Amino acid sequence: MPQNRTMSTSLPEHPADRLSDRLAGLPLRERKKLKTRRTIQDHALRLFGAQGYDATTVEQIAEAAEISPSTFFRYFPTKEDVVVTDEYDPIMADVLRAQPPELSMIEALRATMRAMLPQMFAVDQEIVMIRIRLTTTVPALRARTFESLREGTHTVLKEAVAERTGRPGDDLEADAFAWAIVGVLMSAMYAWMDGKVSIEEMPDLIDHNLELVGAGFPL
Amino acid sequence: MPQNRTMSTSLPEHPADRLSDRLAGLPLRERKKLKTRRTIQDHALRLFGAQGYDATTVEQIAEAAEISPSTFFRYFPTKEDVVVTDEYDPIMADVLRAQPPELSMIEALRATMRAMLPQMFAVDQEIVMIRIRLTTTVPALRARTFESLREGTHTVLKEAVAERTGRPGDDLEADAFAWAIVGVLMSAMYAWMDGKVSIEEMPDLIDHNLELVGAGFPL
DNA sequence: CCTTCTTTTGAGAGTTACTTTCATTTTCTA
DNA sequence: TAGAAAATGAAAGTAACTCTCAAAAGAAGG
Repeated sequence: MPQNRTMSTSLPEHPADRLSDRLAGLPLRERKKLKTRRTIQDHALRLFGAQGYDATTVEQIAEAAEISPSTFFRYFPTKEDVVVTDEYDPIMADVLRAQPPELSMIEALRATMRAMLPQMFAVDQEIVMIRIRLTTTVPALRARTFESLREGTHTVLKEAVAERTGRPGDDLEADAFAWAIVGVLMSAMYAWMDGKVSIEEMPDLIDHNLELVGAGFPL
Repeated sequence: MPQNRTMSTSLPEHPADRLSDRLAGLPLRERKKLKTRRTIQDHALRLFGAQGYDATTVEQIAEAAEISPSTFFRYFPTKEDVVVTDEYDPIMADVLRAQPPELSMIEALRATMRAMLPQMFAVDQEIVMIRIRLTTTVPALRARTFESLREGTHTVLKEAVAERTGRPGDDLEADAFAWAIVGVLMSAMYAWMDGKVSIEEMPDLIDHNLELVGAGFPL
């Protein structure tokens, strides 16, 4: 049962601040909610990493985070959401939009990825790695990840692409293109999971495959 | 709740023969098992179509198919599998391998799709349409569909592509390419679900997008 | 036809992810 | 500091699975 494989980790017992932290200046209530959310997520990922996903019950997570199971489901509609929810899509959109307009679509995307990925892997490394491992390993999460790529990454990409190429937001070609990009990302994630590349090589692999897309896959 | 939207249908109460039927010459026991499997699937899809996916319980399906719930789970590991399981991937692989070797990869794929899709929509039409509607509409099934595309379509495509281009089975470029193709299929399915194309236009849309892939997405 | 072995099935009990409802506590506002 | 609004917890309920074991049905041999 690969989904219960135990993973060595050293997540802090208490939640540290994360990359895209914007706690400043929020109403107290909101700040507290964000904190609770983080606490739940951190404890959950730690437990998943230590005991496996299936072997960890929501009750255990709730206990560790010192909340009730009811509250857990108020913050995360499903157990899966704790793993697949991240905050990177809007950042990617921003970075993509900030690329100089003279770049071709593919070039802009390559520049975006080159700017983001090393950052990502550096800052929240522990969490990112647990997440990738879980989402490529546990069947339920694999499925769920796709759906989150569709709702998040694909949607955001499609919009940015349409915008940049002066097309309507529901343009079918932009849509297909965005899917191809998502495909490249998937391919890289699974290449890593299958041990074909190391984490450090992932940005290069992604860059290479984006180039391939732009070249029409001359196989 | 879109997942519970009722759909008009006229599936026969009792299972008819399907496209890829290979019941002939099998041991009696095997034949009976296949029949039971079909019966379950047909009753399930009919009920899903009539009452909605979430509103239909496994117990109801079991009752309609005149088996016990235990038996249901023996044939389909999850309720989702009843919907996402199909037999088209190996057929696609065969058709693709049968394409003349002088065609480029993309051309071979386009020819394959042009040969298969109209067939598919014609023969099992009712079932195919219920299936597409469910898999693009019900969140749980959306996620599950991706996973089945990964296990099935993507894997089969990747192998056929590697084979045709004389690469190893685990070639990373073939892998990325196969993902791009899957992306095109996804794009078409959702375009239909969003009402942007009719069922009849889908083959053309897919063909067009495959052409785009081959051209490197000149957006 | 009867016996024996194997496979398939059903019944029942148990786990867990989620849902819903309602009373209680906590935070915000006046 | 009182009262409104929002967040929480407790508890009961549903349904998708899992496991175990005994009964029934098909296969094979005499």
